[in-house]
Amino acid sequence: MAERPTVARILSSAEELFDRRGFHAVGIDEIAAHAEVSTRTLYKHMGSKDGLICAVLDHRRERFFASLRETGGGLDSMFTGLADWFSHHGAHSCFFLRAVTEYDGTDGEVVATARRFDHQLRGEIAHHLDVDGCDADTSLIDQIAVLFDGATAAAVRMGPNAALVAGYTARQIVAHQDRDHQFTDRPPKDTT
Amino acid sequence: MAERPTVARILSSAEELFDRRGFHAVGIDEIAAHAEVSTRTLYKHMGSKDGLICAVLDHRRERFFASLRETGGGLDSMFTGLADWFSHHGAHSCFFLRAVTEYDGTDGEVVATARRFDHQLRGEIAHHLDVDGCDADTSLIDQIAVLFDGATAAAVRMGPNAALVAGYTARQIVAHQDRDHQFTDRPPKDTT
DNA sequence: TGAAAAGTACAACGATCGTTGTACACTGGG
DNA sequence: CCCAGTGTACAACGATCGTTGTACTTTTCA
Repeated sequence: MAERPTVARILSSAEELFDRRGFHAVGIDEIAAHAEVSTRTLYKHMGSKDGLICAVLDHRRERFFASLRETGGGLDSMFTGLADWFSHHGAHSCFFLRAVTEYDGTDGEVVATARRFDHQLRGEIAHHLDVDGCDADTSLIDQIAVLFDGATAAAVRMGPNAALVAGYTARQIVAHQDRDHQFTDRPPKDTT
Repeated sequence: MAERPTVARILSSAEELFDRRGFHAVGIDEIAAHAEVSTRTLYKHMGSKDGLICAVLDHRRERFFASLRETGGGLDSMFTGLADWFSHHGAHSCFFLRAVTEYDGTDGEVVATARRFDHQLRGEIAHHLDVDGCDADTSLIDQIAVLFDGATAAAVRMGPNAALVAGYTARQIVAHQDRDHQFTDRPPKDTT
């Protein structure tokens, strides 16, 4: 583990500490010590703390979505993959949502980098719905997105099982979606 | 507004700033300035930053659940009440979840105070289900809790409408819960 | 072999953090 | 009137923050 490339060690150390305790609560010195790297080396690679955070965000985003895909595709595998992710990495609520809220109102690039996750998530949900043969209209994607975020947040309170609960609920929604015309009200449209 | 009691001004100012940018990102001086109070006065009332945070957590928790109840009770009013809350206070992901993650691993009282929200939330969901005449078994509460957390998190990405999407989904779940015996798998049990 | 690249040790910068001491001004009720 | 309570102004404490300069050692590879 000690002979892993320097940048990889910095990124994974920073990701772990940021994920566990938050971006403002973790200092550069602690990250460097955890990565067994001098502060000077860290700055030569990352430029600044904001640069480090952006690099960590990009790195995690790619790893995360790749991890969700490698189980085969489809809603079921997406939510079981999410449960697996929580089992291996712990559940500390959405990494990207926390970056957005911690840096909300600032003019740096952190918020913009974190927001890229949002758009990609909806695309990923559409992909998994497509694998299942469902037509992914906006309302259904909204519902699955709420369940996805719900799993991520609720896992902090009830563990990885939250993802399985969300997956089960998603299955119910999809199975009943065509006979729900008995509902007088339609799913709320996202107007934002 | 300037003649409101000192403690009330401190609490609401701290809550607003903490909610918008996070606990570690906001300093005592900024809170005191926003509340138009000297730092010394703030410390006389709150003792420490941790004390202030705990007071804010308790204050918000009571206000939040009271706000969800005053619309009448039942699942529908709970989720529309949540949407109203987001419209008035903004959506920055769950205040209490963020307190837990930002202070995870520390030995202070912040985490314990924030965790009180979790238990109360499940009780509140059970209450609202009861008003609707549903028997609130653990699995159903799990599902509603995931939808509730999902609304809170997704509202950061898609606005207050996330709560209405979650409410609509909850209605579907409840409406179909008795004819879902066709499902070979049962809702996952929360074993944590 | 030798030069460039990569990493380290260490001290220090100004800024800000949470927190406290001290001395003083205002307010109400006995 | 005077006391007790409440709040203020202001300076300062040590600690930590993000960041950088300098000088040195190690690794890489042509």
